[in-house]
Amino acid sequence: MKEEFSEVVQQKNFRSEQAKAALNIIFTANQLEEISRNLLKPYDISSEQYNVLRILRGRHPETYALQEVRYRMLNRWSNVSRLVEKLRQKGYVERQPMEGNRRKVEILITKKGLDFLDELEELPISRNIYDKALTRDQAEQLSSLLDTFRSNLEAIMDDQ
Amino acid sequence: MKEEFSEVVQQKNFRSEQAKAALNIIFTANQLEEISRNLLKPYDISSEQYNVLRILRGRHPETYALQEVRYRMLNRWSNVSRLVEKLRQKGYVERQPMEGNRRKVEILITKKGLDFLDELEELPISRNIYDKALTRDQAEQLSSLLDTFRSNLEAIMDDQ
DNA sequence: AAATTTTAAATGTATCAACAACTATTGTCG
DNA sequence: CGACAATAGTTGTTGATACATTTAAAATTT
Repeated sequence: MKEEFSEVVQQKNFRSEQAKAALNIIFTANQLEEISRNLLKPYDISSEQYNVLRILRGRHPETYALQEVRYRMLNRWSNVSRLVEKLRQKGYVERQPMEGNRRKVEILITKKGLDFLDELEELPISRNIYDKALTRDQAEQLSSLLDTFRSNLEAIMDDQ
Repeated sequence: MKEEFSEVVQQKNFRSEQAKAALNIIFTANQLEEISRNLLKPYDISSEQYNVLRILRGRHPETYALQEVRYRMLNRWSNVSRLVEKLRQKGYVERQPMEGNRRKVEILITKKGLDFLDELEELPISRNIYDKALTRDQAEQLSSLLDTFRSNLEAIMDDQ
């Protein structure tokens, strides 16, 4: 059964274009996550784990404290300790107690983790899939609208 | 700790504007879901359950087969049977075997369910929160970009 | 009409998300 | 310094998600 947003929500009579856009964002995000889950499935890694690896690569060869990883995750509620432990078991990251502050733990991506990311990005499908779906201009516009939406929402929530 | 996308992903050096937009969608969707989770928390209902209720209201006073509810849900993998059962236990929906096809089950929102939705929508916060965050034009533009993105992505995935 | 296939829903399960609660360490303030 | 608060991380719990499997009924094929 094909699923298109316009069909899915056709009956809804949205209270406003804004409410419709909000649902559309969630709907689209679900589809994106489904796609990336399917791409990653053969590699035995969840999309959140994949995201954490990319965060750590962004810092390599330096480390992040666990807290800093959490701060950069897409979903700030998922449990960083356990996610990182999964990655450690696979050999993709290392943990080391931080010198000078025994509360903190530093996380570092390993060579194996870096190679793994490279391998994934060599897949032709992951290279082009998004780039063909929007022009560069459209993508910029989209990002900018999302940024506006979030920043205004945040201001509104803070007021309450 | 404040979370802004530009900060969160500053280190990432995206391969393209399109890949960045995709992550931005997921990031924004997570924030939207967090907001609605928080709004709904005092009412002891998850946002997926809330969504299913609104789907059923869109059909009231007619019914949907369970399958049709599933088709309209934002997340097609969540388990409709169990979600609907939760709503039934709260008295918000009724289930009735379908006449003429004993495989199907028809789902109907109750008076209590409708009243509950009304109550939620009376909250000042849920009335305006999205509408103030974007202009109507921006919301339309955003929806249209998301629709384009999804529909192109779908075409690309089908090709593979 | 019997056998087979398809469809609708329910159920089982492993993993993950969304918290709350706890432990251990460090910071701060009288 | 000692008490208390704040911070970093871990652990526990409950419920939801992402499937796979099963059950039952209907549709289709032979």
